[in-house]
Parts: sequence; structure tokens; C-alpha cells
Amino acid sequence: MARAATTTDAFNAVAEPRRRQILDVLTDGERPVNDLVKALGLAQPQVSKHLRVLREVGLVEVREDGRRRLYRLNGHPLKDIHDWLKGYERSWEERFEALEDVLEDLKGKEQGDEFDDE
Amino acid sequence: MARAATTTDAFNAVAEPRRRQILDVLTDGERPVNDLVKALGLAQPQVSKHLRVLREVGLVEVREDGRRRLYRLNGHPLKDIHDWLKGYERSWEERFEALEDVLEDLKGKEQGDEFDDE
DNA sequence: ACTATACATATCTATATAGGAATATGTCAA
DNA sequence: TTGACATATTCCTATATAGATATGTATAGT
Repeated sequence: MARAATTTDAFNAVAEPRRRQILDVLTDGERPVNDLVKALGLAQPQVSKHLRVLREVGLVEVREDGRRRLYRLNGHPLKDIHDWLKGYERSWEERFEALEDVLEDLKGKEQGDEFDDE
Repeated sequence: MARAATTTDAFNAVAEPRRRQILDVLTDGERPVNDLVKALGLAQPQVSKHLRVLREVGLVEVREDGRRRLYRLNGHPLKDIHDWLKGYERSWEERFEALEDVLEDLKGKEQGDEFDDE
């Protein structure tokens, strides 16, 4: 199998830095493609393609305005990532590692047989 | 160019669901590879490869214990993702879209010329 | 010395990129 | 209607997967 498609979910979509940049710009509000092209310093077709990916995972929405298309942010899909990270917030906070070490000692050296029921 | 390597950063590493699963299991503490294999229901070589990716981005650390290798979580690299998401938390909260619509109206219909200085 | 166990690595294959370049589509303006 | 402008799509290519399979390496037990 190959890697999951970038359009699979928000996780895959925002793994690409350019796409995060696009979302960052859209934080300030609706923008036409041309603004994004200028902001990213990338060629227009590439920006359009990134926008397609973002659209497919629902991270942006489009609105037509004459010959321009105004893109706007929709953060909802990002909630999945945020929710997943919830369980890890402790793991990068100060003193977490020290705490872990203490727990480790208390627990009594070794383990790792919790799944041996097969 | 191709897609960025999975080992580029935490964003790319955790885009793969299996790797998130591995981290989830490690939340409960250090585990030997075999436990992860059983927990994921995946073949051992695949698990080892996922662990390699996680090791390369610093999301896990290893400790030798006889013929086993005990893997433990290191959440630090996840902070980058969390930090990036900080700027978006408002965007998925209740009533955000309604708020946006109001702001849009107040602002006066169209815009999109903030980058025309070229 | 054997053999089983635990884990890593190498090899193969199909697939989906990201960017570049060219082109298509649609809209506005004179 | 002709042309400039805004955006999307198509085609091309190099590359890195994820899983499957086979094999390598080290440690433990007898």
C-alpha cells in the first residue's frame, strides 16, 4: 500500500506546510486565490491544487465573486486533530519527564505483559 | 517534487493512523514491540518500521531490556502541532460561523486587495 | 551447540503525491 | 469580438511511502 491520500483527513491535509500557510492567511478572512499566490510566492496552479485538497477535506469553502473565487477558512476538521492531542498535553509540559521517572520507579522495574492473553 | 518524508516532522509522522495508535498505546507507559504488535493487530515488521519513523521525529524513545526493546512516548514534538492549532481554536467553537457572518456584513461586502503592492 | 524468541532491516510493488509547464474555462472591459 | 485577467485542470516526472515477505542479528533457555 502507499501512503494515505492527502485528501483522506485533516491530519494528512495539513501535513503539507504550504497548506498550513494557506490556512494561516485565511485566518484574517476571505481571500481570492491571487492573494494567496502572492502571499505564498508559489505558482498559481500549485496554489489551486492545494486549495482543492483543502476543499476536499472541508478546511476551506469557496464563494464566487465575478471572475474571482473567494476562499474562506472552516476550522471544524481541525477539531479532530485537537481532540487527539488532548490526551498528550501533559506529555510536553514542564517536569513531565521527571514525574514519569518517579512513577516508573514506584511501579517496580519491569513490565510489558498486559497483552499476553493470546 | 514528491510528498515530504514521513520523518520530516511530527505533522507528517502522525498523519498515519497506525502511528497515532502506537502513541496512544504508549500513553499508558513503556511497552515492548510485541505488545504493540498485539495491540495493533499488524505484522511485526510493519510495527518496527512505524516505530522507526516515530523514533526519527523524536516521538518515541527506546530502552533495551534483554532481547526486548521497550518503547516510551515523548510528546514534545507534538507541541508544534498544538501550537499551530492554537490560532484556530476559535474556528470550530459554537457560534463561530454566525459571528463570522456578522463580521463579514459589518466589514462591507467585498475586499481582497491587501496584497496588491506588487 | 541448538533452538526459540524478539526485534530490525532489506527487497518488492502499487500508488499518490508536489511542483513545473501548458492549456482550458470563464468573466470583464473596450 | 478581441484581449486581458482569474482560476482550474491536465500531463509529466521523481520520489517516498505502507504493507507483504524474507532474512539478519542478538539474547535467552536448555
